[in-house]
Amino acid sequence: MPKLWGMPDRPDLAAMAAPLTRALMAAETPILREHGLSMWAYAVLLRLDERPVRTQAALAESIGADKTRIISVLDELQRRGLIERSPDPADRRVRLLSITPEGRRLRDAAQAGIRRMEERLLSRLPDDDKEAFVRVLRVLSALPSQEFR
Amino acid sequence: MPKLWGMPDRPDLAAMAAPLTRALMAAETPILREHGLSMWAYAVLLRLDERPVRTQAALAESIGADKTRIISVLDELQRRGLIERSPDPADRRVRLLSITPEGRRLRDAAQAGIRRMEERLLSRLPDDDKEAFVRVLRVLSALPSQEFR
DNA sequence: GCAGACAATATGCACATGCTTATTGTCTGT
DNA sequence: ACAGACAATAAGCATGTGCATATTGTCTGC
Repeated sequence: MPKLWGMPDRPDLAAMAAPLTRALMAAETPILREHGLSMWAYAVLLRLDERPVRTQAALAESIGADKTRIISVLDELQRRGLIERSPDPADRRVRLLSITPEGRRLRDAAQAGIRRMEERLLSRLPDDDKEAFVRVLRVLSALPSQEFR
Repeated sequence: MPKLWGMPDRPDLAAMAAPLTRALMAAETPILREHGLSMWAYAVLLRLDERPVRTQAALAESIGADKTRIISVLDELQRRGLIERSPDPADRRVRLLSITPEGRRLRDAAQAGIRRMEERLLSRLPDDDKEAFVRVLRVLSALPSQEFR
């Protein structure tokens, strides 16, 4: 009696998404290393490239990092002139965070390398599937976690 | 000069896949806990449900686990009668691993709960997108990691 | 029969992560 | 001016993971 009684014939989503994520991150890591970036540092540059952020806690939150552990990443990025971290004149407790032109250049270079890898990967798919996949991935990855229940 | 020069207008795949994976695993965890299963224990049951496995190292490998750390998971599953671990009569170094009927029942119950959560999630998508997404996810997650370069 | 290979197991190190607590400087409401 | 809140920072703890090593029992080729 092989699974005729309602078991959907596919692996669990997490059982597929997890190895894919692992493989993607493993493929990104060496590309980022060529640019001297850790995964977290890259995540920070990506986030700041969208728009400046007003507090480090907000930045950490928005990239899913720990606000205490991200400090050394910011120290390093600032030291290399890739981000700016200036005290808010209106509230000297908070640090205004923004990417520098140099940081933007590095981010672009790293992302271009990653895109080449990704497009090579996606090129094996039919165009329709590729587009649907990216579209759905965008939607699902942006859902707040309360929606997963 | 805002990104008119070829930068694809979407987040990196890993930047979408990682939060999705996290959210899916976070949603699975409480469901598995109701059945007294850890993520690794569930992965073992899933894998053994396909077909028996001849060595523990092969099992660990095939679910992406560490062969030394999986031992206690197998101990526990065996203790609960969910898997069988018998010495291979032909080579007493190796343990033949298989799921028991009891293990299959538990696996089915857990997976049914997970499927309900997943279908609730996917039900917000157009049918075409949903199918394409699952199809692509299957293909990409099954690719050997050498293909990611 | 013995050396070398191999499976399962135990153990330890290094490292990253999530979480908590404490300190310091700064702001805000009263 | 002062108490309480808050941001950044440092430091600690428990956990989990990848990686390496060592031991024991067993097999295989010579």
